[in-house]
Amino acid sequence: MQYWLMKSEPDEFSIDDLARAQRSGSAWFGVRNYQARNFMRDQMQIGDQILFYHSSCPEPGIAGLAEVSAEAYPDDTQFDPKSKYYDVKATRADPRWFNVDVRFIRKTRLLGLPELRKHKALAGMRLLARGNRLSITPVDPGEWKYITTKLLK
DNA sequence: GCCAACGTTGGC
DNA sequence: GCCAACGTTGGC
Repeated sequence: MQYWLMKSEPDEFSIDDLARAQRSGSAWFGVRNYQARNFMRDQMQIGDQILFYHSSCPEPGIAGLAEVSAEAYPDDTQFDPKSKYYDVKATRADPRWFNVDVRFIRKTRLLGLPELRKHKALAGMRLLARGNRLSITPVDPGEWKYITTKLLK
């Protein structure tokens, strides 16, 4: 079992949207970065735990907890010419993009970036690294424990 | 294979 | 809106 941090713009898809979604989970579609795709396709397993992060918004930070509810399968939006995630080079026979399904666990208080940066135990988080833009990053078990038991109790 | 140009992310 | 950082593209 692994831990992850997944970013979403709340204007696009927030923790509240996830909470309202069907119990089986929501497709994490739209990832168009190879590293993030590979994490989903090659490493994520059902039951993996997720820090749900709100990005590109007035208060960026961790907003809730979620879990992987389906392993990776081809991202439907890559085949849809009307989607902004359409990819001309992707075919059903040879899909380029994949997504997992993610299921709501609970909302948390907003654990903002400035607060995260205050904790030495979290200094190694990929999220906090300079210039990090990856929308999906692995989280250390120790970091997960620190965040969920100490900060989000 | 190099690398400049361009596009995107995302905090501020 | 600005801009730093990074990824992708495409000419050579």
